[in-house]
Amino acid sequence: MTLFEGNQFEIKTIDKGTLLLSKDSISKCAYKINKGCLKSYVIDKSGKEHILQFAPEDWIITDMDSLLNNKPASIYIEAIEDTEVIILDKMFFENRNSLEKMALIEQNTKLVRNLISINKRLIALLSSTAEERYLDFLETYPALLQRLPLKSIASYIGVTPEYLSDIRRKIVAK
Amino acid sequence: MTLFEGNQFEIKTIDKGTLLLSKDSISKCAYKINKGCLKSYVIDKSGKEHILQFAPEDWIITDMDSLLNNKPASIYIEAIEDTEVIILDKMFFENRNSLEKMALIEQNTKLVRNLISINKRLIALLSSTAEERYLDFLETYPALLQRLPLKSIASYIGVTPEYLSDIRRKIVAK
DNA sequence: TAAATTTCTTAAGATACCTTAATTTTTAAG
DNA sequence: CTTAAAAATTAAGGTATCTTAAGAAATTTA
Repeated sequence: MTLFEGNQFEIKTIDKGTLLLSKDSISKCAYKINKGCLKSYVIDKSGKEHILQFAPEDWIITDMDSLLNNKPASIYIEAIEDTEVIILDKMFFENRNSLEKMALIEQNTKLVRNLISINKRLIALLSSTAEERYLDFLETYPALLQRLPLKSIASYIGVTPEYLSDIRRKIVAK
Repeated sequence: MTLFEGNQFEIKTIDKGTLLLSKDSISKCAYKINKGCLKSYVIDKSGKEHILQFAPEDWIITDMDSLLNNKPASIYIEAIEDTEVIILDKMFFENRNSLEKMALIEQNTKLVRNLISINKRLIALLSSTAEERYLDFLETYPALLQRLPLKSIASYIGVTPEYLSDIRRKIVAK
């Protein structure tokens, strides 16, 4: 248990590889990362994995639509490192009336940050080539290159691992 | 002037085609749509336009990063119909301490809705074909098909108008 | 250290989607 | 109503990215 934004919440340690949320199950909480890294992803018809978000230290990750509206989740959430998280239960988001103003503002700030970040990705996906998105990823998350397998980066920028390999070779050739 | 979430805000009517925010300028406000429709978009290196968001009645649209952090905007915002908006100035988002709890919760809700919506688009862009995205668009925004030129829909789902034409022809042929 | 598993690379052929350009249809302007 | 402008379609050829498959490198497990 720990103090977070004026309330008490459970801390949990998660082994690398553990699945925290499965598609079609109902999300019961959000995770705030203390240490380590989670990822969220979808699996398309052909079985291919597409990463939506990496959540390293201090990020919050969940399926909001599932958590708030009791819908079956559309994503998976999984630990890609041994990870320590704070569990934010549904009430944290739902009973906002009972939250203090400070906590609401904090929540607001995190939502805005999330929105800005996802918006940048959307712009990149619509208007940049795969090579540009890869170079962009390196600039934005230089630390993650060391922590992640390359195929995760490929999945995140929206290409196959094979094609990312090609891209890297062409970059080196320059 | 009108009452909105307990505060007074300016109402404005905007002619179709008016540019409300330009890339590289600093955003001074957000727009809540009363009637009509705005769009936000980027223009890539080759001059092509990519639509990020349609904002019909009751949506809020702005460049959050520019508004909150005084950065040059990365997007354009433009009226695609004659539109009536409520102007939400920077203080509305910035001085959240002075906002009532109800207003904060309202803001939170809109942010979450926005986040859920943009997340769905991201998933679709990463894991669906252009045809699937088009059919999805028709399901999600049946009313917009009548209100928008087809090339705007093409831009939104991330293909050229010519290719969207092909897609439609193939769908009819089935 | 060796074996097994996973990750990364390479290459060839396939496909989704783009570019250009010309034509038709629809909408807006005089 | 006529003309001009914009939107939508069609087609041919091109490019980015994918698929499959195989081998090399790195990491994990025994």
